[in-house]
Order: sequence, then C-alpha cells, then structure tokens
Amino acid sequence: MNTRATESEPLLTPAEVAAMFRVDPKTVTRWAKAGKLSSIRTLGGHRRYRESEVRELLGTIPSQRTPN
Amino acid sequence: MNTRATESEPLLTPAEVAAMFRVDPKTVTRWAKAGKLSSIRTLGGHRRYRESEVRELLGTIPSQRTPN
DNA sequence: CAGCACTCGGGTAATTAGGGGT
DNA sequence: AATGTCCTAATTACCCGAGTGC
Repeated sequence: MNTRATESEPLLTPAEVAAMFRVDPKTVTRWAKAGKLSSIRTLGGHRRYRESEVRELLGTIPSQRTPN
Repeated sequence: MNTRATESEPLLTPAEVAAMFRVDPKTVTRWAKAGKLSSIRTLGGHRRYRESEVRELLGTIPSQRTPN
C-alpha cells in the first residue's frame, strides 16, 4: 500500500452521487448532514464526496478496471 | 456537464419496477426479500433495482424469448 | 463582467419499509 | 406459497429564493 498524505482523491459532486444511487441530490445532502456520508466543503459551502467511499456504500467493489 | 466515468448501472425505483410488472410495489419488495431480484439499498434503507436485471426478467430481450 | 447550471437552505407532499391480516 | 390492502414511522422527492462554481 501507499498513501502519502499528498494523495489527491477523486471527488464527486452531489448530482453525480445522486445519479449513482438513483436519488435526488437533496437526499445525498441529507446523508452528509446525518453523518452517513463524509463530505468535503468548498470554500463557498458546496459539498464534494469521496468517490471511493461512495463506491463502497454502493456495494460496488472495484473489480478492476476501465482503461480510459 | 459531466459526461464521464461516474458510470454506474441505471437503477429503478420500486414504483417503476412495479409499474413495469403491473404489480404492487409491495410485491416487488417481496421478490427482493426472497432473493428473486437483487437490490441495492440507499443509505436510508430504500431499495433500488438494476434496470438490466428487471428487463431480463420481463423478457425484453431483443433476440427471442423462451416459449413458455 | 455577465450568464447559466448546480447547490444551498428550509418546508411540504409523495414513496417506501415493515408488520399484520385476507 | 403468493399477492393485495390497511396502518404507522421513516425516508425521499419537489417547491421556493439566493448564493456558488466555472
């Protein structure tokens, strides 16, 4: 493993997370507010979510790949 | 907007699946509970179903259908 | 600087979950 | 065994105006 602190983690917007769960973006916001999902805030107050965490919660365990 | 790798399978709500089968949403829930239909849960406990799986079960396959 | 899509809030309908009973 | 209906509690979806992101 490796994960130096300077690791850039892919972040997702509320709309992207909402689409993955087939829910309303507002619902994702509630999950974050309820502490069910960790969120990072922009300086303007908008939330961003960790892609890795979202995938975990989706039950989608990265089975390797999707070469760009 | 963003048209990229957030690629996830299309999901359906219980009401949508129920409408497709012309049954009560409650029945769809039972199918999921019985393992006849795989389901993904939202963080709030609501179920979401895979569109591809539902269409398969519906027999909406572009090729041919099994005769009875 | 201007513009548009998205998100933030809050508040209020509509679905869903779950058990139980026909 | 399987589906539809009734009930309550919880979760989610759509309404608004204002601010952020790019």
